[in-house]
Amino acid sequence: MSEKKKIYKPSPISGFPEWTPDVRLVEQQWLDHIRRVFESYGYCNIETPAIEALDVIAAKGEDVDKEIYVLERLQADENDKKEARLALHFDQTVPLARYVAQHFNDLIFPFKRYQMQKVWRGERPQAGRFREFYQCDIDVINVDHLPLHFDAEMPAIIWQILSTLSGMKNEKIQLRISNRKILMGAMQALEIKNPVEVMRWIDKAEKLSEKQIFDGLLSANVEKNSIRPLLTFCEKKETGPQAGLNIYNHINSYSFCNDLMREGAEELMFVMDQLALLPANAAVADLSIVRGLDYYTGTVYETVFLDDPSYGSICSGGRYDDLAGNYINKHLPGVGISIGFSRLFDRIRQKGQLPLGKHSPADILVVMPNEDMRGVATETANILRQRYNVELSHGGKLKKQLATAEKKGIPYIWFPPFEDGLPHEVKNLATGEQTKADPNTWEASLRGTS
RNA sequence: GCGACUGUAGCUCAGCGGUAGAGCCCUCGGUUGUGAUCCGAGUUGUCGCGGGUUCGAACCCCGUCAGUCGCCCCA
Repeated sequence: MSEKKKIYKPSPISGFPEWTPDVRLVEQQWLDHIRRVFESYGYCNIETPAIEALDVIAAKGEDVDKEIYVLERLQADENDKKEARLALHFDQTVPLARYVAQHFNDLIFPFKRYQMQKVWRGERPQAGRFREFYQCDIDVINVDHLPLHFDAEMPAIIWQILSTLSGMKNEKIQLRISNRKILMGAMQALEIKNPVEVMRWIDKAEKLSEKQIFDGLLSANVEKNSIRPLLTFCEKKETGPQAGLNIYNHINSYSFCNDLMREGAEELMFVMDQLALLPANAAVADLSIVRGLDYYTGTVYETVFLDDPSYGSICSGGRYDDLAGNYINKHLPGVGISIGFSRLFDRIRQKGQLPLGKHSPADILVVMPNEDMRGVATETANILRQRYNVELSHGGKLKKQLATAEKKGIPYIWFPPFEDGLPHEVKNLATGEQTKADPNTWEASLRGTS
């Protein structure tokens, strides 16, 4: 009877973030905000299962294999071996490809969809790097041909979201844009035979010293005479209203400029021209942007905090020529971008910039002086609930009830009449002001509190 | 998967060989129907886990697990 209970001390699992209610409240507001902007552009939502057949996920490439979580029952029986192996999805692009292939005949093209779900990656967690995190993806897929203006719509949507999220007001972010055709063309012109390895080094240009990059490219067997031209070529960055034309001219001025490079340059110019209305430095044409994943074939995007680019990209994506070629015999080009929601959110949280304070979605706490009044209080709460989020107090001393509202950040206390014939009263906790009010008609001045 | 560092109360940490501490948080109280301030009282720990050295270990040694930060890779 008095035997000591075994306690399993709770501890967080690294890389799997969870928040207290006040933080979660803001996280949900962020997700709602992103959803609203996506929908304001006419994109529809889909949700795919957390898992896919392992074969589907692993089709992406060897490099990601080691990060994939597979799913199995603790006690599998022999029949399980007949089932396909399952794995938690690693991103939302691969599930999208499968989804589009599977529902091809029921979708309306260009298919414009957004998707906000958790994804899982078996990485070593670090600041801004999780093993379970939200991604907010938005993509357009079309059959055979996808107009280029979608490549410009993606960063425009992203800019609108990032510049209006709560807590982001003082953050300087930058969308960096390039087009893979440019670098691919340049590597062709310079007769570089292992483009993937070379792109990796170019991608690291910001983190490493010039010498490190030089040596890296040398070890990647790039012709010594080609390294310097390649690096100076990639260093080019252009922002502002003339960015498109300037970057085009830069590329075109090179003696080794070929058709593929020119094609990429024209596309990049088009995208930059469409973004000319954004504030200075919001978007930059940056030839060092290549992205790690190998399925991108045209426009590529990356987004960083200008004061801390090494934190990593908080929003990346690009154009791919053929999304679902592995699953269906159709040519389906697409372009898409993904907000690394958790990385972005956690950064703002760590910097203490989230508008925290509320631990409850309630606008009003209806209190009661004693249990005899619970009936009246319940009735009052129900009336107010038609227009507000209302918590009915659990009772106890009035003093405690007020303190509860204070702690939970509920802005208003509602006092039902304590005796027949007396009026209702409502108290604004921030100002301390208490006034008579009618629950049917009272208007809260909630602006700015949520 | 590799390397460096760190594990003491819910949180931030002090203690570094001799009875386990502080601040914050939390709980209760400061009369009858009103929070934030103030005052008073109180609770909170296998000192990550296992072994070793020692009369004695939170402290020293070994191992292990977990976490943080770099690398790889990426949102």
